[in-house]
Amino acid sequence: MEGMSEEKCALVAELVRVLEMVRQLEAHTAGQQQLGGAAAGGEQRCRALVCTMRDSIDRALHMAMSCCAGGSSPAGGQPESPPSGGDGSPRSAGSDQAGGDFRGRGNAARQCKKRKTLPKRSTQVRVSAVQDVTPLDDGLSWRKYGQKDILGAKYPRAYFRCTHRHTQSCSASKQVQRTDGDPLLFDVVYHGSHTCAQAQQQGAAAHPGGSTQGAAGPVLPFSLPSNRPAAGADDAGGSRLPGGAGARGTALPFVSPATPEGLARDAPHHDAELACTTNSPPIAHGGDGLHVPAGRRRFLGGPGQLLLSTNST
DNA sequence: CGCATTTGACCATC
DNA sequence: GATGGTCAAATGCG
Repeated sequence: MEGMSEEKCALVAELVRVLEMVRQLEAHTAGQQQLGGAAAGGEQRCRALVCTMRDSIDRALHMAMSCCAGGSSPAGGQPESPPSGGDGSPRSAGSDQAGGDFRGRGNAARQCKKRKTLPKRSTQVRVSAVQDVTPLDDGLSWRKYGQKDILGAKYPRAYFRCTHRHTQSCSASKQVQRTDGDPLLFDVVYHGSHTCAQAQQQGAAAHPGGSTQGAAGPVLPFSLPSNRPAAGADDAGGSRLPGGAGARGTALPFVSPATPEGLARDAPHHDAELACTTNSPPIAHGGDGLHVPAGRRRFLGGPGQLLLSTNST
């Protein structure tokens, strides 16, 4: 623990730098918003800042990970942290298919167990508005595979995994959850790392023109109440209609704390709901960010202020 | 028509 | 015993 002081100092320094840059970026974006968003020069500057931020954050994360692996308190304060940061081998798609009769139910648990061996990174992303998910977009393909209410948490936790998980054995996954304290603050926990080709591209050079299907779209990690306040009465319950997408407007798994009237109030039915396809890590890349899934869901949220805060305690 | 999202249920771990 | 995490089926939208 004592040996960590140096690392901690470096980590703090990095984080401070990031915060500073973020502040600048924030000021810029704010200015752009006021001006109307027609500032090419500012955009370039922002991009450069984002680039540097990414670098710094990456280093900070590496340090944090080292600390975590060393036995120090986990970066995100998560109660459970993997003892070893060993990158678990990407589960072979064929291994679990052995039986082919388990419907995957039994496998689910196994996945869970395996996932814990993957390196974990936790970060927090703040959005400017409840529907603003720009900072959550990293250009990578994330597919939501579940959402669950967490005991003690006001908001549900969304589970994402790489879209190319099966095709490219990308074991990256992440959990996104709103902090009960700040509705605008998202707690993002990454498990594993992207090994898919898209991630490589993102890492090498930010390519905004991602045309890959389901490439990336800034979407909220949670399904917001599209409308129909009727079913709002019982949420925990069991009056949910079986049959996924169909029950969209019926169940209210996640009620935005801010309850932006303009958002869910009389929204027709396509504005209020913020589906989830991809979110993004705080590690902004050099790209512009806004990728829209080939032809998938619509998303809300325009470019807004972005504030990054990394867990330091 | 295809793909992504949503929800319920199941299983493992603590 | 309780909670968290993941999968599969169904449905809707582009």
